Amino acid sequence: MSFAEKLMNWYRDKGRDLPWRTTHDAYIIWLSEIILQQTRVEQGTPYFHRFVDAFPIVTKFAEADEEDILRLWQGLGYYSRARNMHKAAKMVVEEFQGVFPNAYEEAIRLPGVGEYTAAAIASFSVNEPRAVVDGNVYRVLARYFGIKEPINSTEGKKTFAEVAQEMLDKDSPGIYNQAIMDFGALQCKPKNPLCEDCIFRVECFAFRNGLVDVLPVKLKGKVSRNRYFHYFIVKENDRILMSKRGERDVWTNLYEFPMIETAEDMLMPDLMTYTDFVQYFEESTVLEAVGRQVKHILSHQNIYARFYIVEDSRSLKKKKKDWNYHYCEKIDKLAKHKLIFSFLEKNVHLISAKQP
DNA sequence: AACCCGGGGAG
DNA sequence: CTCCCAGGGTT
Repeated sequence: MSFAEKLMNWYRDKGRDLPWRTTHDAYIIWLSEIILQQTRVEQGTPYFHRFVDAFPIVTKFAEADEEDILRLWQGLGYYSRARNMHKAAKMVVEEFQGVFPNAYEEAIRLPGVGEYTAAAIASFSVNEPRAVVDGNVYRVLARYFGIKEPINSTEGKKTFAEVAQEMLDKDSPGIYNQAIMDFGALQCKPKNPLCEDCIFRVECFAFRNGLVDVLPVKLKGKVSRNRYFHYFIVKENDRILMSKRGERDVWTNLYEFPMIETAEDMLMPDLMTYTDFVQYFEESTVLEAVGRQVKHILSHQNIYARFYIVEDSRSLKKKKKDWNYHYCEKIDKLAKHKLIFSFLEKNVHLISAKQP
């Protein structure tokens, strides 16, 4: 029996029953695939249902306000995915007459759709023979064939793409692609793979040569840097001052409390002498520290945040252009009004406890 | 080719 | 802690 046949037999028996597997609608498949980019199935599934309910067809998605889309996306991370989805939906309306493209070469033109996602859309919707190459596929193929090239090197990516395309079952590319990804997720796991009970025990190179926990090889990335954020909760009656983040940094265009960033950790007596602080607040500004320092870990940076309540908004000397007051009778209201920065969500008690 | 973009969970 | 996740875009 061939690799593909064994894989698909395994899948028929042990594959997952996932909500987006019952459709051949390229739009629904696209929705699920963008959500699942670098995102675990368990984390993405509730978002998938929310988006299908809110935007059952692509024209609804295209008509939506970007802020509504981002609010639905809130908490998922990699927010450019949501922005690109909106652009893509509008492109489908304008350039594809509202019919979501199911061919690889057309789908890949959409922003946010790369090689993986285009292959997924084309194979799942109309069985176009395009192999998907995601983290699961890298792992399964690296172990099965003993490929030692780094999966994140340019050469490695090319090699794996070629091998994946060779192994693809050209008669059932959709099922095969689902099968190899499920196999990677459930059986050939990154840590503690279930080798003792594996259909490829006999032929798997890594298993035969004791390289299961060496493969796949991945080049090390940069060490993450530390950043120190100091947030100011400036209240004026029932309103709270919010600030819009800029481009070229994390959380592009999302909202947060007004903030000062320092290169090193800094406590309040010192922070009051800091140039940025002096620029915006009176010397007499009364500040009440709230909670403890919060550590927020991103894949490439560690953010340490402290929060201060500014009791008297008159102590605000001047505002940056992108600092705006927003009504905040309730947190829900604020969320409805503007996007909420994840810190705010996680520290709702910091504000709601102080609400009038 | 290098860098940037999030949040969550497993071990 | 470290690593990984149904990756993609920009420089």
